[in-house]
Amino acid sequence: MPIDQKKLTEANLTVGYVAKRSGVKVSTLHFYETKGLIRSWRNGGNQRRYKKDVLRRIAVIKAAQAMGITLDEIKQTLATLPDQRTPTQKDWAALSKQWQAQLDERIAYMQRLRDRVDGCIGCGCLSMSKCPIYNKNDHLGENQSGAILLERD
Amino acid sequence: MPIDQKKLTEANLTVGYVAKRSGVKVSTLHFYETKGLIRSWRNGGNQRRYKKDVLRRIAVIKAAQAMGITLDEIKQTLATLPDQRTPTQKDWAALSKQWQAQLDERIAYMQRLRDRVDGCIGCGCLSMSKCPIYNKNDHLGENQSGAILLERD
DNA sequence: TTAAAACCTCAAGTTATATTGAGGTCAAAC
DNA sequence: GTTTGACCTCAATATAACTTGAGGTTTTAA
Repeated sequence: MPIDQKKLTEANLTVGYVAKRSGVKVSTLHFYETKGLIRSWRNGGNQRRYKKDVLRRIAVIKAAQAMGITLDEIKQTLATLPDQRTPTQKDWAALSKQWQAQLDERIAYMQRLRDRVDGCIGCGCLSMSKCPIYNKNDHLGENQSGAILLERD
Repeated sequence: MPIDQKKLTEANLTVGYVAKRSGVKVSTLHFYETKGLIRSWRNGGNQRRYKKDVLRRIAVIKAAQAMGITLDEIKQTLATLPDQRTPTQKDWAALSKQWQAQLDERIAYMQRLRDRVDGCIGCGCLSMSKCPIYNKNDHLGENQSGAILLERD
């Protein structure tokens, strides 16, 4: 089998190429690999080679990060992709569905935050009973402090 | 002047009290002070004392953080509060107005993200031309990588 | 008055998400 | 064949936002 043929069928992408195409640095690809977010194999000279679908994985990682999802969570969700075969469009759609709900929740949270922010910060009382910021049943994880009660000052 | 009187008029809050009332740790109050987010004075024994409005400052800091605003940005906005007098309700309302716009922007961004996430991740092309995630004129600062173009895989 | 609780400072540690650099190897172009 | 750019590993550094701990002082309450 000629070399060209081999290249065509296996799509060995170098780390530099993947970096350029995906817009992340080579060091980030190394980092993602140590974190188990992407995979590569090595050529004869110990250099990384990637399948084309790594580009979509990276796109998905970046999209999920923009949604506020941590790399650990992203890793867990990516783990639901098929291990043996290249993911299909359906596989990716299933992923996006998982995140859609989180995104909806986050948007709803931000909207509650917006609707109340004047009432909470701008008003004279700062009573937190109705406020999404300080209601411990209504936060998004960043704020574990629970309810905070403030009196007039 | 009796001591009680002094306490009543000056509202010397101890760091422990402020911590308990605001729901943050004493170490966090120290930290915020080194960062210039809150202020205190010292009593005879070098212990911190606070005015009551520190409680609102902390509430505001926490609210802003929940909106995704960094401490540096919060510091800048808090710096627009009056320096000499205790901030009034109007002062606080002006603050919240500054953040309202940022919050609106962030919500709009998340909504665009949601509206496109299926199209971007779930679809077969991953062409990024219409996608808010990869459009460098439409991000929120976390993602400096600029436009990323991906082809079919 | 004395013991416990609260406070002080300053340095180091923590987590997440990477980036940078040193020292060395591999591959591609001339 | 040699030079140059791409790649390798591993350790250190960076940033944000805190937390922890050691060693010592002050306040409070019995």
